[in-house]
This record gives sequence, structure tokens and C-alpha cells, in this order.
Amino acid sequence: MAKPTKTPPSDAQLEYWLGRNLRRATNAVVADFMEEFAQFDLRPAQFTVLVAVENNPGASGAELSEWMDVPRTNTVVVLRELEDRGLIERSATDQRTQAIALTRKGKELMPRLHAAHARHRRNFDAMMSREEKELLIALLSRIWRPDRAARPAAAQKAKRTRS
Amino acid sequence: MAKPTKTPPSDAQLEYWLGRNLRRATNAVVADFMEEFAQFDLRPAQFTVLVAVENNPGASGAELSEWMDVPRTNTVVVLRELEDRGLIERSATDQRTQAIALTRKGKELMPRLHAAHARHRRNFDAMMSREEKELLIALLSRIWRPDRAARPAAAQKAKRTRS
DNA sequence: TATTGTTATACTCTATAACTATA
DNA sequence: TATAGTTATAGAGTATAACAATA
Repeated sequence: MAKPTKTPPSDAQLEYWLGRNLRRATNAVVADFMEEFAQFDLRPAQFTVLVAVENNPGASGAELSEWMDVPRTNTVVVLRELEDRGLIERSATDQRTQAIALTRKGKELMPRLHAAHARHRRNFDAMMSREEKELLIALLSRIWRPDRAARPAAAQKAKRTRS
Repeated sequence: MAKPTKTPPSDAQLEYWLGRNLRRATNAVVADFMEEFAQFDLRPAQFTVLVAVENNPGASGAELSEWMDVPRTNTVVVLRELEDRGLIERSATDQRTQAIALTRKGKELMPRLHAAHARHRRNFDAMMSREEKELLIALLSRIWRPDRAARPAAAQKAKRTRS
């Protein structure tokens, strides 16, 4: 059983820590997003909500939250920000539920946002092939959504319920 | 040039957003770390500093920060936390530089921490093969350290200087 | 002049408890 | 009773400016 000669990664080699690489890659992607969206002064979370509203016009805040798979409580803040900026509007469905939709201003802005998002994506296309990027996302999915794991994941604990 | 029939991912499909997958995978890994290290009441950043001190006994705060590739200012806080808990100690090199080392208590704790870290790592071994994990980390490296990109990265902007 | 250590501040996202009002 | 919306708070890391003291 001749082991490969290269030494296995040890705890002393931070460059092989999964969490560290994930954190830094996340920050790099967020930073790039910020650059591309600087002219619009939009954070990733805000853009996500705009896309959710665009794809679910008339939906309630709770429905949007479910669509994004995000706690309601965090959606509230972003919705108010976007409403204050005149990008979305809420109309009463009944006395407690709101129907949320893009305003005219919001609708007019979306194409430019999608273009910025496309640029943002392209900035990472140069770093890896399309196949590599697909595999990357598939592997990331396995991590945070263990149902996606290829093998039976022993690590699947009782934390699958998010609602 | 017959294109593949599957439709390309659109902005409306959040599950293909790189940043979103990165963020969620990061949080999943951090959550798992927290579980394994709950008995020690240690955050990832604290464990990282302990490993840095273990591998650079007598180093200064600035040297540790450079070794970890982290701003000095964030190291300060963690160092004080670890010192308050009696895991590290500082002795004066000169009137402004400190020599940092593990205390006896810290040294005795490290094996248990490495064991917890090993368990933490193993929790993700079940989700992907060793080769897949190596590729994952390689791809993540390309993202946050564009020097690592396989192709000439047009996205390499002037943000490589961290110090 | 440059470096060490420090404080304070601000920023990203995520998550939970607790509350009001309404279906 | 369950749901919609809300507020407040806490937590993970990252990053910058500004300052005092010292090499």
C-alpha cells in the first residue's frame, strides 16, 4: 500500500480549510457584486428580493420569503428599503396581507440590474470552465442542502426544517 | 453546433447563483463547526488564532496576522479573548512588541481541539469524494485568490494587496 | 519614518424571540 | 388557533480610519 508521496493537508495549513475557503470566496463574490451594483447602490439581498418580486408579482411578504427560502423577519427590512426607494409597492390584499409588486420605476430598472448581474457572473467565468462552475455549485449545494449529497450523508442531522 | 437542450440557468433560479450557494455553504460549515466546538465554546476565528499561535510560538500579533492573512485589527480582539481565558500568554519582546505563546492550559487543550476539527472535517467527507473535495477547494481558491485561476483572469482587478 | 498595538465603527448576511393584528 | 407583519437583538466574519507609543 504505497501511499502517495504528497503529505496530507494538516490543521496547520489554513489554505485547505473548507470553511476558510468558503468564507473568503463568499466575500470575494460579494465584493465583486458590490462593484457591479455600486451605481445602483444595491446589496445582494436587495437584488434577490427584487428578483423574487419580479417573478412573483402580487405575492405577500411571507410568500416571497418562502420563495427565497429566507426567514420572514429578514425580508421585512429589505422590503421597506425597496419601498422607500420607490422600487416596489404594496397594496392590501386583506387587512393583514400585502400584495407586493414592482413599481413602474422598479420595472424600468430591472433590465439594467440583470445586465449588471450578468457582468458580475461573467467576472467569474474567466476563472473556471462552465463545467467546473456547474460542478462547484453542485458541490456547494450538497453542503448546505445535504439532501443533495451523493452518498448517504451521515452528517445529516436534525436541522433540515427551516420554516 | 446543436446546443444542449437543457435551458441555461436564469436570474430567476436562485439555486444557480454562485454567491448564494457560497453564502449558504459557508453558514452550513460554520454551523457544523459550532456544534463540534460547542463543548469548548470556541468560534472558528478563535480556533484559527490558536492554530496560528501553536505553529508560530513567540510570534507577535502582527506576525500572526500576516501568517493568517488577516488584518491586525481583527486579531487583537481574538487574542484578548484567548488571553482572558488563559489559553495564550503574552510576554514583552520589547516595549511595543509582544511574544505570544500557548499557555500550559492552551497546550493541553489543543489535542482535543484538533480532534474536534477532525470530526468537523469528517462530517463533510460523507458528502463528496476526496477528489471532489480537493477540486472544490481548488475552485474556491481561484475565486478569492485570482492568481490561482487557470486561465488569465480578466476579472483580476487592482485588489490583490491586502496589507 | 515605519511599525505595533489598540479602539471604535461600519458593513455583509443569518437567525431567534416576542409582539400586534388579523384570518 | 394559525398566519402576516413587525421590532429588536444577537451572532458569524470582514474591513477601514484614526490614534498612541515605540523601534
